[in-house]
Amino acid sequence: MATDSWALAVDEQEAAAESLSNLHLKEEKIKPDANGNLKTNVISFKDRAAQSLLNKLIRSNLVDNTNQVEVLQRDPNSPLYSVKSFEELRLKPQLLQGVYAMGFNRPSKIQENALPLMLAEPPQNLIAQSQSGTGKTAAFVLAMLSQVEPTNKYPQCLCLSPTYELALQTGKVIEQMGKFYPALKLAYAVRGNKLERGQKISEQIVIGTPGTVLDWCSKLKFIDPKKIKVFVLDEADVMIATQGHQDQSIRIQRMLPRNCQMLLFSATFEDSVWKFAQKVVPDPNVIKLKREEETLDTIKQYYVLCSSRDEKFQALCNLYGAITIAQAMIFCHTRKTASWLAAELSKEGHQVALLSGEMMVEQRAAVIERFREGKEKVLVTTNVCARGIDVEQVSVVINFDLPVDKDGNPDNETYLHRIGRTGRFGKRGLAVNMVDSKHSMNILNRIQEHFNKKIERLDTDDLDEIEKIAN
DNA sequence: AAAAAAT
Repeated sequence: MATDSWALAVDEQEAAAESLSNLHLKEEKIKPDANGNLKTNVISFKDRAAQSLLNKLIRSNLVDNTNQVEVLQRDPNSPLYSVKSFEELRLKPQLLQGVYAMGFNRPSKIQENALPLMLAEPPQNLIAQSQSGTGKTAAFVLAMLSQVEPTNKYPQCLCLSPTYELALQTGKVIEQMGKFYPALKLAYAVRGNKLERGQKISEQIVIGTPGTVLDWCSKLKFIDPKKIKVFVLDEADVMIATQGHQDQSIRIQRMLPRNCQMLLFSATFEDSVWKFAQKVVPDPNVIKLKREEETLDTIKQYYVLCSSRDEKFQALCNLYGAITIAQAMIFCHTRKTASWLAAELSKEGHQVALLSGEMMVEQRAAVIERFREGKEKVLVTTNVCARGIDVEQVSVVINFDLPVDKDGNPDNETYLHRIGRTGRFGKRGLAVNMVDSKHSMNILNRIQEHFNKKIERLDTDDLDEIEKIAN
């Protein structure tokens, strides 16, 4: 019996290897490795049939899909190529120096494939999807820095972020990587950064949030959008989702010249957003890095069953000791709940920090800085911090309220983004969901079904169990 | 509901 199925598998493998190598655009053929697995890093598909064949093979475990990168090229006839080192990219020396100064030795999986496309002549448009912590930011920062001409004193690269905190974080990467360009300057187009009227800005790179950038480009004319060469949308799915910053992002995009390079990056793309992205970006190249399952594998997910908000609060207090071993983020649905929770926790003598959009930007910058430095162990926040915020010591994410969209349906994307704040760089992480009603239990079940990953019950009165999860 | 915003 066992022999039979093995024989069948070999048969299938041979057939699969043959069909795949026929469809493969690269010269190198896919061959089974010593264990008989078909391994491949880069695959371009001629058509749908090829893609569905590969998906079938992955499902039947005939192809190893760890770190698999899928690339759909705008011009399928041009050779598809990836780089294994930064030297191969022929970057300007100052830029290469910046890359190494940041401690990057070799390109990450997404960078191997995205960089050659982004740096090609003429510039190529790109829609890229890859998990957080895989080097997206560095990838598009590199693309911007390699196109910028520091001697020209006007904005040439424009990057949009969905939140103030993320703009600051990405700005830091730009500053670090570009520090060997003596004349290079970066401007932050964010709320509260007020400039004199009639002024034109001389910074070559602008990073900002949609509203302010739009004002700077249109009404206030601080930026001449016609001179932008590279346009980056970070967390692109929020930026172009109807419920997100779609209006402003699209209005900005329309002001850019036709030959402006467009780069869209996100960890998740819901179907409708994905379709929209391909409509908005002319002739896009598409890169997807499939690692969703791997991320969820390194994060243990639990839920705590309560019957009211106060019970959730009590359960949280029981957990407090365990979560402060490293750093933790606690997510609430509204700003009001967040500030209430932060105040209640303080009353109980637990030190926590609060961050939400209703606070002043200066205060927000100070809080995120303290959290980054580890001076604050626990951050109570809203969806403002659900995406992209990168603090390595975060090992616990608590959903005090489960993520739901405006219709009250489970928001799977946000769930994945939130718990993705932990378990970064392959580290282990812990996610605890607070359930306080039949309704929220139903939402949790639907999230569980969506990701097909068991979320286990946790009893916060059982100290042994808390001890267990904390270690 | 949150975020963005020189409204």
